[in-house]
Amino acid sequence: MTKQKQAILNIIKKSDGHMTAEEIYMKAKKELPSIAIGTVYRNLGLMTDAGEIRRIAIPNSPDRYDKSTKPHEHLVCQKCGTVYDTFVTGLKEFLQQQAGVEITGYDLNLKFICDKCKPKNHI
Amino acid sequence: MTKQKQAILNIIKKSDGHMTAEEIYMKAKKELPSIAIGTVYRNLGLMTDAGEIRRIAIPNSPDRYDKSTKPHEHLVCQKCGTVYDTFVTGLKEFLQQQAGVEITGYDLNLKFICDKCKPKNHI
DNA sequence: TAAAGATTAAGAATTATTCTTAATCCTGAG
DNA sequence: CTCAGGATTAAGAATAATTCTTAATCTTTA
Repeated sequence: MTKQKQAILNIIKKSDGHMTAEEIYMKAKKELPSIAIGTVYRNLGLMTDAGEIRRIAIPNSPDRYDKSTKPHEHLVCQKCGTVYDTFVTGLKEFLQQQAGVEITGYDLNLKFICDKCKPKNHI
Repeated sequence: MTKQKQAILNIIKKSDGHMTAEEIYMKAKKELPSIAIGTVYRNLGLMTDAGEIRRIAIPNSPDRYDKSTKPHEHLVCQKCGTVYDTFVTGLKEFLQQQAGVEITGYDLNLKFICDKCKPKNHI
């Protein structure tokens, strides 16, 4: 556990949970000005492989890093791109029943429009 | 419909369905040697936005381009990375019931080990 | 039939990620 | 102790993935 890795992990754990590598880098720089973006990517990869954090791939968007590795799903706002957590119970079983092969896991992104982006009714 | 776009679309439609931009570029070059990789990406983006094809994001893997835009799910082999189509019926309804917000769509990647990669029992 | 505007491809530029190498950190023999 | 040898790591270089810019091509219509 180097100070670079510690800083990166702290930033993720204190975050809302779905930062990009670039955002993490910017924050880490305040603490360790000499840290390199490559170090951030390398540690994110290592931590992902080790199961300490989770990587989320979203079309048209850089990968996000999730502070929680508990199984859960994501809501992705189609307007602003913000990622929210959500929990769909019984999904693993539902999917396993229909898949016809043994499922070792899954990634699910639900598309929606978040409240901030929903057009408001002006009186 | 330029000859570049035509070539790209033909390659995708004739493919197994989940090529990377790089793979598409390599094939397109045989037909149009002067085509640029940027042109491939630009047209893939346009076609995706137009709903002619579908973009698939997978962690640790470049985006894939799916020849089918019909709603369906993907099986991703955790060993070789190959992407297969699958159909989970009733999933939209299942998800909508539990999500608590209006779902406009979703991307689901099921993780598994494909037959080619499954360890065989040698006698 | 050719000028004006729209569209597009090529290649340049940028962004995202991985690789290389020199530096740091252990470990244990002397 | 202490320093050589090996393991690990960070920084920065390199590469891969994607987007942007600009000059060229295509349309339209006057």
